[in-house]
Amino acid sequence: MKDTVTQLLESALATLQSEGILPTNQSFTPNVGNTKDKAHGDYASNIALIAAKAAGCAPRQLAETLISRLPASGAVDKIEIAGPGFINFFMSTASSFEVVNDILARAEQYGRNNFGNGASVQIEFVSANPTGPLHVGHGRGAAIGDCLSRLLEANGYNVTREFYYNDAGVQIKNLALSVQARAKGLTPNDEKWPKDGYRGDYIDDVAQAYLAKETVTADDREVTAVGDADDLDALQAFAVAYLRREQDLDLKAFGVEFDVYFLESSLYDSGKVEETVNRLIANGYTYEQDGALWLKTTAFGDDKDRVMRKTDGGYTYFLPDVAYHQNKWERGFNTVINEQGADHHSTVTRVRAGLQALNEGIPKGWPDYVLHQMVMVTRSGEEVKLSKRAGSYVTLRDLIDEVGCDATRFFLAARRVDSQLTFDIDLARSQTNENPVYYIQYAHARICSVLRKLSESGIERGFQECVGDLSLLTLDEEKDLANQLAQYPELIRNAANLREPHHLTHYLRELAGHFHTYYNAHKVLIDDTALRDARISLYLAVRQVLANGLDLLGVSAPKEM
RNA sequence: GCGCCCGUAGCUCAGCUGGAUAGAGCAACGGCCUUCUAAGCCGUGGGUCGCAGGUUCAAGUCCUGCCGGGCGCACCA
Repeated sequence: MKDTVTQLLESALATLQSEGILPTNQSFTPNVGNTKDKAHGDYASNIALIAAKAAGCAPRQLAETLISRLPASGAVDKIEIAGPGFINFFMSTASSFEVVNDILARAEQYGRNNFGNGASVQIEFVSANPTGPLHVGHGRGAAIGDCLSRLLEANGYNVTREFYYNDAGVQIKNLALSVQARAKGLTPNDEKWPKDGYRGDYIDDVAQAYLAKETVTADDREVTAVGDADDLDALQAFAVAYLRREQDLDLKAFGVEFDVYFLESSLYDSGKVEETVNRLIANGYTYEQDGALWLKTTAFGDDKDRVMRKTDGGYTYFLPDVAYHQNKWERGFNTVINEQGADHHSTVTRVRAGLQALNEGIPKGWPDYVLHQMVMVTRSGEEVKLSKRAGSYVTLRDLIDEVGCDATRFFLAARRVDSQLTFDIDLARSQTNENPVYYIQYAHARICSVLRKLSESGIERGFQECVGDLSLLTLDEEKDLANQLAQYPELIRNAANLREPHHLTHYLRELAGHFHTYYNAHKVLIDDTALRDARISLYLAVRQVLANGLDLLGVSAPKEM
């Protein structure tokens, strides 16, 4: 519909150029927007204001000339010039409802496109180290990363979901020492408890499972415990597997699956880290100082140089990060998105700088980052900081257990990534219209309920069956709904291109709102069967779009509530 | 001190690439269930878009400075 208007304007602009009214040495692209106010029609363009200078006349005058050159179209009812020179398009009622047929014909495909043309995109998200249960922040990353993945898939991209984690390093040592301490009967308050040890109750679970010689199977590994509390290597291997499995269970409960688990240790095993260092040295971007090896990241916009190899000979996390991203590049991903907490923001410049120093033709701004801000959890207006199991933070599992997967996903994806998020447990649990998840799901369930009612009277209607004469739909509420349904495909494009999944939640809230208004104002199961069928067709279209949108969020669309 | 993010109604937040009188929900107040799920709907009130400049025909949106909050500034990830 909007495309139609754009095409009409493009045609008129071309005519004006050929007539010499507009210069041919610059191009004019009509910007067609949705109107906020119905008095401004269905669509509006500001092209006359933009092009007025080039045309050398007043915007309103240009608008008038432009309109006179517009090709005739049955879809447009009326065109007006308003304000400083906006061109407002009023679409015909009949054309507004074409979208209903379109939706029912395309069903779950409605809103999807092939914009990406099968191009590969890799999204790395969550990437929690196996040192404890996932926390709320990981949950936000999981909700955003997975929704973004689904959005990109809906736009025709081939998405690889990847989870990167460190299974060696200092923190894993701390983990092993903590489990060992528990296995030897120590508790976090004992004097001999390891410094920087992990204090959560779950450490004791790991220790007990280790002593019981359990076997754990995670998505990417299986380990049987040795049971010897003095064997630190065995303790470490078991602890990593145990906590990996735990995270897998959390993710499964959250409805998130990964295609690839990538281990930091594999970069060492394969010699990739060594190779990367050598490359950086050979390119002349390194120097020795204070017994450490530094990379001149300041040559690429960092505010200070960074240590790559520590005085003890070990590497900092930064180097494997560079090696890892080099590996991503070598795997052929032109588009890579890293979804991370904003507390890791400082790695962005460093990783990009390291990749530039490799001199491999990797683009400057590669890879992309989506950084989400912190999450605060509240209950009864008070901040919740602790969970018994993890000790110092609220776990994702706590939320899923308490408010359910649907509400957790929705709430964690519902805010712009760069604003801090307050997760209100009471709100997420509430079953009233103040809870957007239930509000949207209820709209879907209501439509299903009406259809059940209809079938009780002997009339079965398939999910995609449009038997109604749409020209019978004349109400404002009906046109509002149709217009909003028509905006869905554009929303899917924008949300993916901007990497802003929260738009989807707002759209669905609004669509559900329009539906509830309509539902309450006008009965659908009425004696006038022709009008009834037309309305049922619109209902079916609304249900389809609600279902499609919820699916992209990973939230269920219940048939009854 | 330096870097990044945020600052919109009492509260929680939208506002897409600058566009026409700034929008929702909640909370407050007043209505609607012999009628398809009231987990719903309708109505009313509520705003110097943190402050000050600048760019523009047009600024919540872009630029600069300041104020306030968060995060980061480790040879931790």
